[in-house]
Amino acid sequence: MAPTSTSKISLPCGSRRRRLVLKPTQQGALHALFQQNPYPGIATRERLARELDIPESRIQVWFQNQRTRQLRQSRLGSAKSQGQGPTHGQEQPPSWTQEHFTKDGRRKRTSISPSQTSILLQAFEKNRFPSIATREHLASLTGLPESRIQVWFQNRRARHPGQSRSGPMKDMEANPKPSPYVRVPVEPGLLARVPVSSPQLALSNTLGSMQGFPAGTTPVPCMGFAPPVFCGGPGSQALGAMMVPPTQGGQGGDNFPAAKGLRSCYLTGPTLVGSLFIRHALLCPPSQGEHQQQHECTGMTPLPFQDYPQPLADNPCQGLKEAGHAGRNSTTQCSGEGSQLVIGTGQAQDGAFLQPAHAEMPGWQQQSLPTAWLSATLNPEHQTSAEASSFLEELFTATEMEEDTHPILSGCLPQEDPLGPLETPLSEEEFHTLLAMLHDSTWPQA
DNA sequence: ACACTAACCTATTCACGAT
DNA sequence: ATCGTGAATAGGTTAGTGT
Repeated sequence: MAPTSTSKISLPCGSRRRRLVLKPTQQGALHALFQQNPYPGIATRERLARELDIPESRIQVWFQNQRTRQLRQSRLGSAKSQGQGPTHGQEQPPSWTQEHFTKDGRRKRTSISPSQTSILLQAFEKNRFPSIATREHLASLTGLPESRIQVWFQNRRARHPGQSRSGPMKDMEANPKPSPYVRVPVEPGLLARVPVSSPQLALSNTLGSMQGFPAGTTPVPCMGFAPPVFCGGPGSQALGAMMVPPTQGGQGGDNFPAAKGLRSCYLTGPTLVGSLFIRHALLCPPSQGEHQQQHECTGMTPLPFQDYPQPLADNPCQGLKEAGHAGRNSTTQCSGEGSQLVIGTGQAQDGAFLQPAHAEMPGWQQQSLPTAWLSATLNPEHQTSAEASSFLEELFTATEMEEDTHPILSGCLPQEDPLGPLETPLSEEEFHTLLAMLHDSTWPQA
């Protein structure tokens, strides 16, 4: 996908996280520590994460890659020199192995609750290779760090080999795009069947591309950034969220500055199992502290459909922009054309939502004193929330979202709702079918 | 175009917590 | 002790970045 004219930041091509470009100071610090210990434990990695302002998972990956590079080079060197000792210029002798270094401990085993497992399992059933956006969203849903989500999927794939073991692309082929129509179970008396093309209900069958609209028109923007609903069986909590970027400029991300400061959050209000609330925007201001707690976004009670405010004539998303500058305890609703959408039901599960979605992000405010050798090399300025703030920005511009929505927004939309008028709530089976479709609709396509 | 490397993957093993 | 599963490893591949 083409980057927006205002964006200088390359975007992940759908499934991968944005590539981290390490600063020279960060590189130097990592290499320095690698010389001391190529197998840092969790304590060291977390300290590095704080002091270098790099997520711990990225520290871990860097050491993995660095060990591979070193071993490869050392083997190459030894092959060339025919065993004349260590290759010069290497940070470690070619013979270093893990047992030569004292491990300062593994990460404490993460306890994944049944409700969290349920969410992950349902996601796994739909897509064994979730994209970074999906993993981030799952992290938000479960309260687990994204890196733990990733490891969980790795372990799950290894232990439950499915029909496609050839990798992500094959797996995606096994998940064909569902119909653009979804059947939405709602509370009795509310809209039941909803075509995603409905201007009233831009239900995110994903959605999102702003392509294909003639100038001057205001398409119904619709971008789901993750499976909108994960729902277990009867009695379980249905949780989900979607956001719909505004149309301005045709792209959500950079034409929508407030998005940088927004996060999705999840309802902890009345549990409405089996129901979806639509045209409901819930936006959280950017985190201003170390951790934005989920309860800051609570207390919202879904409104009856007709109670939602009408679109603002001039700028339907003014509220969103305001939300980006609002205090940390504020929430904003914005609906109508170009509005954001959150669908959510359910309640906090096992307190998981009290954990920040980006728990891995290091926080300088609470860091221990950096070691001298590190402090000397580090840039004093840190933007702790930079990555977290770009959360929605990435989602808004993710390729997978655009590609998913293209068929919907480029002419295959019916003029009328073929499903007819409102009807009674769906059966449980239908409901789960819907969930599967909604879920499917956001997975990247090959 | 190419080298480098972050991100991601599989396969395998270790290790923790529940039973 | 056994089992299930989270964490970590080696090593390979993919794809973004810089030259």
